[in-house]
Amino acid sequence: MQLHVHARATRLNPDRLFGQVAHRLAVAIITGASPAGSLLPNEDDLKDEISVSRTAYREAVKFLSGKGLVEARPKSGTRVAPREAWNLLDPDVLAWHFKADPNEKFIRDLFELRLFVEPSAARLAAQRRSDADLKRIEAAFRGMAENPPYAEPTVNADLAFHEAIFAATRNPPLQCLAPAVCATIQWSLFLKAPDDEFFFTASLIDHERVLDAIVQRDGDLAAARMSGLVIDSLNSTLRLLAGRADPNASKTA
Amino acid sequence: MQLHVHARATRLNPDRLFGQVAHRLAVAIITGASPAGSLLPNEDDLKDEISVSRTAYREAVKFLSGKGLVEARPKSGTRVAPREAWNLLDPDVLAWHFKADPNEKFIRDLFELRLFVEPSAARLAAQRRSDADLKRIEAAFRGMAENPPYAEPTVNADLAFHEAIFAATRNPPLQCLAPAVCATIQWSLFLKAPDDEFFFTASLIDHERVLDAIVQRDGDLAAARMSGLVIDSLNSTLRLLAGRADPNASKTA
DNA sequence: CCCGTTTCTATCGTATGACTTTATCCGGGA
DNA sequence: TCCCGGATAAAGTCATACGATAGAAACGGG
Repeated sequence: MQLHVHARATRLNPDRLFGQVAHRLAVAIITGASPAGSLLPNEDDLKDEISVSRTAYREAVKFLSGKGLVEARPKSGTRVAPREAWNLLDPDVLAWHFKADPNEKFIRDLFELRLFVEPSAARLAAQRRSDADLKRIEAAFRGMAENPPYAEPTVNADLAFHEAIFAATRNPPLQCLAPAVCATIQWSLFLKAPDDEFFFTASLIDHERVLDAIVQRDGDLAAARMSGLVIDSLNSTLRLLAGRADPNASKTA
Repeated sequence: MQLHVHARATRLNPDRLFGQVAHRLAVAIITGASPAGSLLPNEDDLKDEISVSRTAYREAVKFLSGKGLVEARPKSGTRVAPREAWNLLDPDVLAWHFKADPNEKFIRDLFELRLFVEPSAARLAAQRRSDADLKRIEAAFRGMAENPPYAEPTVNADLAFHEAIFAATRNPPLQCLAPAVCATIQWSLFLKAPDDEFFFTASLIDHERVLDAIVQRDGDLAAARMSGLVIDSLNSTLRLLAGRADPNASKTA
């Protein structure tokens, strides 16, 4: 596990002590080690559990409470919030999910979201892109094509490609979904065997077709092709997930 | 301005001191009173500005930094982050936008997002809803129909209607967009003249048609009708915005 | 005169202890 | 049985001190 996720859009400073505490608590919460409703260690007792001051601990809790992960109340204590309260689209929360086991349902849900959002984003990008936007998207595509499959620069270029498309929509709220999309892509790339060259080539072609539609400023075409890209990626990811979960069942999905 | 937004999904406790500080800072940031890149008051100096302890102030900053609004660094100070770093889909951040002036571009962008997401959500809801989900959606619709137009219970029922549809999708990440949708609806309802009965009736019919499609479990129909609902709402809202911004220009839009 | 290095220092980060406020729990009284 | 009120445990707030970081200025060698 432990994919090296670069700091893209993450707000938590891992160098600082409170940041380490927040990270540690968050991972425990998201993996389910600290189930919803469970009590976090008392602010006074924690001296014995982890040796940090109340100050650092409290700041970590404040950070997490802003994302809906925990809820603190006098006398009751600080409790893990129910999952419905979590802000699952928050970049940090998504990053923390990488530390947990790959949850197939969660990945499916994220792909579903991608499928709803990314084609529309591609349409807007095709309609509204500036020349600078296009340069950025093209540069990202070149980064994908000119680096070895599944190497880190290639992955980063893939993420940059999708992020640049969101940026070209000129719709800030919509752009806030870019981290969710990138997290999904990272998951799927992480799952793939590094020697799966067939998929990589197919994916590259998918990307090139999207880029081409954006160059032509053809919104409908861009949307359709982005749909195809996401579906292809979903299918290959599901195949890998099925293989992982149950190596015998190669027929399913 | 100052619409009374109820606490739906908001993580910040306004009873606590740090919460008030966070709220105050956030509003200053979002309205632009504290522009991006500007320095927040020094943690030592603030004793004179607002009379709170460093502790409370720092916890407020931690809360805001988790949402990308500010960024603190030793020696440099704590700065307002650029808008691209803000998590605009965070329920708190959205709520704070209500304190700022109505920004037409922002509302347009949110409607655009609605238009991409809500029809798909309605489709899923129609396909996956349980009987309990349906009951909840129906109850919300009744709440809209049986209360006076634009009264608070009616508005809440409207929000509940859309939220229940998201809940029925069984897709937690997707559900995290419900607050953004609800915020948009609140804005548009807030803008409407309370005597605009024509629009209210039309909107009610739109909602009923969506509900009907979900009852029938017809996904495509639900998506199409939700599309219609959002577009109707967008058009009437844009008309109102145009009227507000420039009362002479009634032809535009 | 330029540029790298060192030192200085402003600011955030962390630690600690005391006190305040809140809300739950529980027991006593109507 | 119900309501009220005190005891109490936990988070919330405050003040103070010290540590750590990184920007900036001073310094010195080339």
